[in-house]
Amino acid sequence: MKIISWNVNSVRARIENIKNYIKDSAPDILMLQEIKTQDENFPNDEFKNLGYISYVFGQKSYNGVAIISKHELVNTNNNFIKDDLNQSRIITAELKLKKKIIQMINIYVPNGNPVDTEKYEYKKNWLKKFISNVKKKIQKNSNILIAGDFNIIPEEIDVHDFKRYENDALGRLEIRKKYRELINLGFKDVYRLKNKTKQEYTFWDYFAGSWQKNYGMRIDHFLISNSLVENIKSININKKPRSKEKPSDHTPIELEII
DNA sequence: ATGGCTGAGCTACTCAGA
Repeated sequence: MKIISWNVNSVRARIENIKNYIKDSAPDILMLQEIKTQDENFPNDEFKNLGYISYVFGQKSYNGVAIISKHELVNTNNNFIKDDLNQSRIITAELKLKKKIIQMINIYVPNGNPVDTEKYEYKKNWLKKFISNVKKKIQKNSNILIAGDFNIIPEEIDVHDFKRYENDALGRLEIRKKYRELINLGFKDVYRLKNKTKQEYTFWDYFAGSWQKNYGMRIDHFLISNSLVENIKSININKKPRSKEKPSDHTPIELEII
């Protein structure tokens, strides 16, 4: 079972890239972020033609998340947290894997810059509520998979130049502590679990040849509850889509579970 | 290098991203 997470930076601007990616990689489930469109303009038919069902929580212009699946998912929901600004940032669904029911949570965490503004407060409050609700959820179902664009650089190794980000909303200790707090509820950062010292990124700025110079950061993550660690087969950051024409600034992260 | 691209909405320019 191949599950991928990808911030596509507009599903409509990126539809050809996404279709090519699906044909190459044949995922079972895609968790998309920043689809930047409302539900009625989501390209359902494009995915349907490739054999996928779309579950969408859209928003005009900004944000928006979706889960695209080869197989029908149950209990899809857009209300995992109450968002202070009513932004579309979480979609959840349940997945059956053998005898386990896995709660899948697809998130697009607020960016939070600039710091010392209401945007940063929004990110902090958002994360606080998210952690609180995950804590409640894990008591009911211990099998949880959280994927998405966390907008958090977990450790110094996860960015090309940490100095530039240590007071940024993505790299601040206060925010990285929230990530640890979440993990301490009983999760593993799957990429870091399988790659103890490897330095790879999931995002590269569009500016000034960041991609060519590999000035990137690892901010897209798969967290898996400890009860599911035995089901991990592989984790991979697929850099190919970032090298294509008209790319998203993020590249997909791919998890295989058995 | 705190914005030098990119996308949406709209149709000139702002807002947002990280």
